Amino acid sequence: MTRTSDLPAASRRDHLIQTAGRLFARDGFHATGIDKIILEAGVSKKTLYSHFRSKEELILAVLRVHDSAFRNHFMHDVEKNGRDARDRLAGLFDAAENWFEEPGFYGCIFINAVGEYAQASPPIRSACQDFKNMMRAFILKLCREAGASEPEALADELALLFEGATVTAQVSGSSHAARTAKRAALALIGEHFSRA
Amino acid sequence: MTRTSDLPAASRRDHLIQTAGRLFARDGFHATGIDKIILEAGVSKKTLYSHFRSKEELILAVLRVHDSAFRNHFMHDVEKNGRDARDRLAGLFDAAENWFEEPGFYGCIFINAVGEYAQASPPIRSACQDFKNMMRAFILKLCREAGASEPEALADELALLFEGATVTAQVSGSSHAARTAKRAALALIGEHFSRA
DNA sequence: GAGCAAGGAAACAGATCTGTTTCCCGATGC
DNA sequence: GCATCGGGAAACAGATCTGTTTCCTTGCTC
Repeated sequence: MTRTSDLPAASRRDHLIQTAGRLFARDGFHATGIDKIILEAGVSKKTLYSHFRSKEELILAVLRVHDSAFRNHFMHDVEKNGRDARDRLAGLFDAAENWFEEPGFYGCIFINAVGEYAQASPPIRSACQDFKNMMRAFILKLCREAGASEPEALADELALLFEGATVTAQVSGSSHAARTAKRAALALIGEHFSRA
Repeated sequence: MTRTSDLPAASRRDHLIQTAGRLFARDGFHATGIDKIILEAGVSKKTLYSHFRSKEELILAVLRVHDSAFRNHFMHDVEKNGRDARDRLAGLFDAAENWFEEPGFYGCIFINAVGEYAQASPPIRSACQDFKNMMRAFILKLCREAGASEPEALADELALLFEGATVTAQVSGSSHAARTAKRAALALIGEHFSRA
């Protein structure tokens, strides 16, 4: 008996999602076959299809987990650091830098998913839009807490910088874009407070 | 005899690249099979493989054409509009808005290509990095012409805004991000000149 | 120990993938 | 008229894709 089969079903499900997510992020969705996932996860095809009705459902589960992980880790990191709300706003980009430097960083999996499934799978596309809306809402909340003069406008601008830094880090393979984004963000934040 | 076969070989090659590019952008690279491309282009598989040794070579040709098109159309649009160099800098984002509103806009094909081939195909990855470097060089040239106090820093920041707007437009399906990016760009540009 | 349920291994089905090859038609040059 | 050649249609090869099914082993419960 293998070690993985000792785990309870819920853990096995999580393990599959984690393995699939890593392969999807690294190699892409279409390029990652079911066979590769089960080989890497050490489970049988039967087990995978007992947890997920289709590959699309597995992808959606992966996206949901990434969504939660962002809520639980990234947002938490941002909120626990920084003395005041304005520091936390700029801290977005410190957290981004840490994210870019993680070994398994291959860009934003939601952006990659949109590239492969925007037309083919409306549910996947929706999941990606929902994630981006959540990010924007989080940044907006920070802007409000910081007392920005036009929180919506500032949030949109910072969200663009965040997206741009993520994509640039992915393509270039360097986390340097995070520092550039932070510098630009500080300038934009300054503008939104000097008017007050 | 079909109409396409009346065209000279060079035209047929271009036609294939254009058709493939449209399908790659809309549906993704792995999801677009050779059969779909030749059906849409109205040529036989033999013809396709007489022009391109493999699908990867076709993808690289598509990326090269997009690279050229950006040079010839996008850059030209930016440079012909705007009275002075500073206007042209902001005009980047007007051109972006026009781009986002084109019917066939499905995001930056280079970003999508990186998502699918970053690990699998170093040549494709390089082509995408080259494109981003060209964009950055173009923005830097505009910054220098405008007389920015720190042209490199400003170029990096504007490039991030440009990437972020492109991705946001792709995911949201709206060109609104271009206006947000322009607003942020004007603020950043202002900072880089007030110091002078 | 008997029955039961979970899950691994692998065959299988049917579709699709990239890339090659064969055959044939039609246009063009001489 | 005839030879040549480009190219379309389609078969083909071999691999891979998603998803199903079968068989068998193993551990648990009673």
